[in-house]
Parts: sequence; structure tokens; C-alpha cells
Amino acid sequence: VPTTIPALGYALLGLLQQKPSSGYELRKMFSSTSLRTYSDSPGAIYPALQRLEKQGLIRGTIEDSSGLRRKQIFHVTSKGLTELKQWITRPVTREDLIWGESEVLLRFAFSESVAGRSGAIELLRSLEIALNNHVPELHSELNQIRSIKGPTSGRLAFECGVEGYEHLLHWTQRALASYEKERKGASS
Amino acid sequence: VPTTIPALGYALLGLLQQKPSSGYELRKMFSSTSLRTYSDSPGAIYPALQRLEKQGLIRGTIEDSSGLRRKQIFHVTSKGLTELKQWITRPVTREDLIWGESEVLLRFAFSESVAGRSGAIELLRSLEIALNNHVPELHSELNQIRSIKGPTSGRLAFECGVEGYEHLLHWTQRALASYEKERKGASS
DNA sequence: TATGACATGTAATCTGTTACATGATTAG
DNA sequence: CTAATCATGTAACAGATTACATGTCATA
Repeated sequence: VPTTIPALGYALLGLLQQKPSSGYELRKMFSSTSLRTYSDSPGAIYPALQRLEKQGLIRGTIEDSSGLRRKQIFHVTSKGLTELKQWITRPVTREDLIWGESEVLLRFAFSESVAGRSGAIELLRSLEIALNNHVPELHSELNQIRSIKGPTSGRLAFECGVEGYEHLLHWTQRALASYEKERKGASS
Repeated sequence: VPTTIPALGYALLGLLQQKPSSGYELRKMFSSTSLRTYSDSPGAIYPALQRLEKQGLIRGTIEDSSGLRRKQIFHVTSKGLTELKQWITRPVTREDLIWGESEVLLRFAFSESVAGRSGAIELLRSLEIALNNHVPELHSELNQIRSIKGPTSGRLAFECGVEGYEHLLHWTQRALASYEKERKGASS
């Protein structure tokens, strides 16, 4: 029994938490939206669903009420919901930033429906802290690159990466601000 | 003989093209820089080097001149250089953007030393075109998301992604401008 | 009745991760 | 001498890609 779940598994859990669906519907959602980063091939999605079911995180029920198709609708179990919530609310680490901002964003995308507004805000705060630690690190690495002679394109590419993290930080702060502003209006 | 080379392989080729190195040195470069996104574990790097050598893209020579260590120094063959140049100068596609800007950036980082200033500029132009096609697509997807009710966090996360591509486009244009400016000064 | 979309899978292959194993060299 | 670092690997396993296989349903 493997203990870690790959990003694709969490993406499936997140979608199923929002609305129980069949494997085919999930596949369509992946291929038609920008979630296609996490693979849209049947050879990835169906085995992933089988794994999640084997782990007790989702359960599939056969729909034969209206049509006769042996279509299976999967829904998240309470165990799955717990796992999903843990994945989302876990503090953002340096490693999370290094090996892909996209997974953090995926966690945030699902945060509100899984962990509520407060969970979303908490995640943003954690992300802000991690970025505030990471960005200066990148700047010092950049200075090192600038000091040694090397191809211009290498330096430019690195600068692009650094700016990407800076942009993420600004976005985080804007997102936090928008949540704060919303709070003033309605209570929830 | 597999026809496609994973990103790690190209990263290795690119580094070796800049300077012949041993597996250990390469590993250190990966783990100490932001290249660590492409794995820094020996279980990935050494097999990757073996594959590249089997494909005739690199060749290793045993250094026993000074120290007695059976350290192997790898260098890129002419076939490897051709392969690397093709990877870098191939036009940027929509798919390239979707499944990871980082690989495009890696291509650009090596472009100047492999394909010269003109190759770097060509790559940037191609990237600009691809982004100019892709960003409007994302905006229409964003409008669709905005129209249907859904969790705020989902929309915010998507907006972050779109802005990321917009940032990349701005960076591309700035990089191009910096190359243009440089041209005015010195000829090369 | 034949075509295409719906719907679900499997098999072969490749790559990466983790964890372990090995031996050489240098510093204390 | 022994501990740490240099340097190179292997083995077991998990997961993704590609391509293929299968069967259902609606429609022309």
C-alpha cells in the first residue's frame, strides 16, 4: 500500500468532491480544461481511480437506473475527504515551491469547497510565508549568476523564473486582500 | 531505441555541452541550482547518462591522469549536439506551453551557447507567437469560469495561471528588446 | 446495418523515486 | 584507524504514455 498519492490522484479527488462523476466525465473535464496538465489519457485516469478505490478514498456505484450503460459513478468517501483536506491544509514548504507551483495552485483551487473560506485564507498565508523565504534565496542565486560570466540567455531564463515567483507572491497578496474585503461585506 | 528524450536528458546534454563533466559533478550542479526540478537523485542521473551514451549522444572517457579515481568525464558527441540543437530550435507549440513553461525556458537557457544569438532570438520569437495565440484562449476559458457560479478560489487559481502566461509574454518581449539593443552596440 | 460517439479498460514500455550497496580517498 | 566525503552504481517499485481492445448506444 503506497502512502503517497500523486497529483493526478488529488486532482481526481478534488473534482469528485465537487460533483460525483464517471471516469469518462472526469476524463472530459481534464482534456477540456487546463487540468490537462495532469494527463488526460485513459491509461492514467482509470488505473488512478482503481487505486483510489482500493485505498478506500472513493467508491464507485453502478448507475443502471435510466440508461443501461454500465457507467460507474464515483464519489468521495469520508476517508477520502479527510485525505483531501490534509493535502490542502498542510503548510506550504520550500519543496512545494521548488518542484512546481502548479500543485499548490491546485490545492488552493479546491481549498474553498473542501476547507472553507478560512482554509483557503490559511493556505494563502502559508504560501505567502514560503514565498517570502524563497524569493530572497533566488535573488542571491541570481546575483551569483550575474557575477560569473555566462551566456546571456541563461541569466535571462533564470530571471524569468524569479519573476514568476515574485508574480505568485503578488497574486497571493491580492487574493488575500480580496478575501479580506469580502469579509467586510457578508458574514460566512 | 526510444525516439523521445525526457527533459532530464536534455538538461544533461545542455550542461555537458557547456562543459564536459562527471556524473557526480552533474549531480552537484542539479542539486545546488534550480535545475533540481529535474531530479537530483543518482538513480535518475546515472541511468540517464547510460541511455544517452547508448544512443551515441555523449561519450565518457575515464580520467586517470592525475588522481586514481575511476571518474568518468562525459562529453557531447556531434550527434548529441545536433539533437540538442534540434530540440532547442524547434518551434514552440501550444503543447509546449500547456505541459510546462519550464522546459521552454530550459531550451532558451541553453540556446545561446548551442544555437548562437540568432538561435536564441528565433526561439523567443516563436515563443511570443505561441503565447499570443494561447493567452486569448485562456481568457475565453476564464470568462466561462466567471460566468458559471463556482468557488472563488477556483477562479482565483485560474487567474493566477493566466497571469503567469501573460508575465511570460512580457518577459519574452523584454528579452527580445534586450537582444535588439545589444545588436546596435556590437556585431556578433 | 454500419458508422461514430460513448464508456471502460488492458498491455508493453519507459522513466523516476527510494533505498541500498560498494569502493576509493582524504582529514582528523 | 576511522569517519566523512567522493564517486558510481543497482534493485524494487510506482506511475505515466501509447496503443490497442472491447462493448454499448444512437442515428442515418
